[in-house]
Formats: sequence, structure tokens, C-alpha cells
Amino acid sequence: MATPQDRQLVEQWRSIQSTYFRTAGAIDRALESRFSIGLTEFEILDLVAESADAACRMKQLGERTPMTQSAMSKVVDRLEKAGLISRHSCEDDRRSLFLELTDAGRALHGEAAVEHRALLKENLA
Amino acid sequence: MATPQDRQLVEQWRSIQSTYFRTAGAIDRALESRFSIGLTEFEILDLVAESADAACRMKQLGERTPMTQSAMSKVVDRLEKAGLISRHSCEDDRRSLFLELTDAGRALHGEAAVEHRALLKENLA
DNA sequence: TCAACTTATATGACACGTCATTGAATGACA
DNA sequence: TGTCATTCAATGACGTGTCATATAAGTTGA
Repeated sequence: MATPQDRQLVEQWRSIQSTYFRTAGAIDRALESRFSIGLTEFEILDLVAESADAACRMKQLGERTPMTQSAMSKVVDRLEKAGLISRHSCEDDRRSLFLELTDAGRALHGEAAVEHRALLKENLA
Repeated sequence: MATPQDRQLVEQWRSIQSTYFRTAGAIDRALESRFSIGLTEFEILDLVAESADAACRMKQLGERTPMTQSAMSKVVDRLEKAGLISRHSCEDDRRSLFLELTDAGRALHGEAAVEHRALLKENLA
């Protein structure tokens, strides 16, 4: 029933879980305490910062993250309320929105990214 | 600012996240639909099934999972309500509890474990 | 051009996890 | 033994994620 291969799979899985939780937790706590945003919020900022080219992005961003569409929408709500991001409706397709960092958002992202990368390095070594 | 090493770290991180969410999601949906328990519940069942030797385990189980003590307590609540596990108070230290699978719990764990291992194999290849 | 269908985002109800706190039992030591 | 600190587990308030659905805009084809 519990073959050696099974055990090895389970070990591998626990190791992934452990890395994931340790890393995500460390980043989340650091960003929360220094910048008052969570990991999820940062990840959206990071994606928006990356895709600097114009596009109707709300949708496309969704394809680059494991987040649900509905989760995305709520994260963007929070970021907008925090004044870090703005939604602009798309001329070609008024159902779509594209996102843009505000100046504050860009500044915060810059600093937070340093922290983020540092913690990744520390935890994924 | 964005060194190649940074990009590589971020890529590695996204890959871990993706594997984690894909795998956890697949297992969770499968267990939910076939056995009406979630991944979290299964993981506790699995830990209890593993540590068949007697001990005041609630605490010790906590050390083997990234879950919070409070989360553990609530998961065990659900498992107990579902009749899959039972809490027994510990003679030596009446603050502690140890856990035991019920017959139903053992049976369900046996079947669910097969599914669990299969999905790990599929997703962690 | 008007239905019927599809697509993009928002929203509400709900489930689950975390943090902070509580209650109870234990330990340490004057 | 009496006090104070510590440890184990449970609980309530709260935040955030998911699913199902709503709303609005676009598409298709007779």
C-alpha cells in the first residue's frame, strides 16, 4: 500500500509545501510590516510593473497568476483604494480595463521589489 | 535594478507557486468530490495514520505541518464532526490531546491516499 | 437590426485561515 | 505550599479567497 515510491512522492510534496509556506510567509510579513501591503498585492504590482506596454490587461494579468478572476478584482480594489494603481477603461473594448501604477505605486514597488528579491534569494537557495 | 539573477529567482518562485497551486487544487477538488473532505483534512488524517504509535500528538502534529495551532484545532473539529477522528485526553498531561482515527476514518484514509498519491505522481513528475 | 450567445469585470454569500486572547493544567522555585 | 510564568488547546473577530451570479459590452447570424 505504501510503496517506497509513494513515500518519496509525499516527501517531495511536503518539501514543496514547506518551501512555499516559509517563503510566502516571510515575504508577506516583511511587506506587511514595512509597506502595509500583502504578498498578493505585491504580486499584482509586480506584474503590472513588468508589462509596461499598453494593453487591456486585467484579463491578461489573470493568465499569469494562479489567482481567480474574482480574487484579482478584489486585490485591485485594495490597491486602488491604497492609491497605488489606477484602472482605466479600454477604448477598443469597454468591458476591459487596463491597469497602471500611480507614482506612489511605482515608488513603493521599487522598494518592495528589493525586499522581495532578497527574501526569495534567502529562501530558495 | 532588475538583474538577470533577480529575474531567474522570480521565475523559480513562480514555478514553485504554480506547481503548488496546480497540485493542491487538483487534490483538493478530487478529494472534495469523491470523499467530501478537503486537502487540509486529508493531510491531518495522513499524519495521524502515519504516527500510529501512542503520544500526546495534537502538539507534535503541529510541528509536522505548516498549519497554525489554531487551524489544526479547527480542522480536527471538522474531522471529529465527520466521525473520522477522535480526540482522547492524555493521562500524563491533561492539557494535551492525542488523536486517533475511527474505523470510518481509517477506511476513508486508505482510499483517499491512493487518489492523493496518484495525483502527486501526475503533478510532480 | 434584433435575438441569443459569449466575454470582461464586479459583487455577495460563504468557507477557511490567522491573530490575539482565554481557560485550564503544569512547572519552578522561594 | 503559594505565587508567577509557561504550555496546550479552543474560541471569536476579522481578512481574504472561492463559487455562483449579476451587469454590461461585444459578437454572430437570420
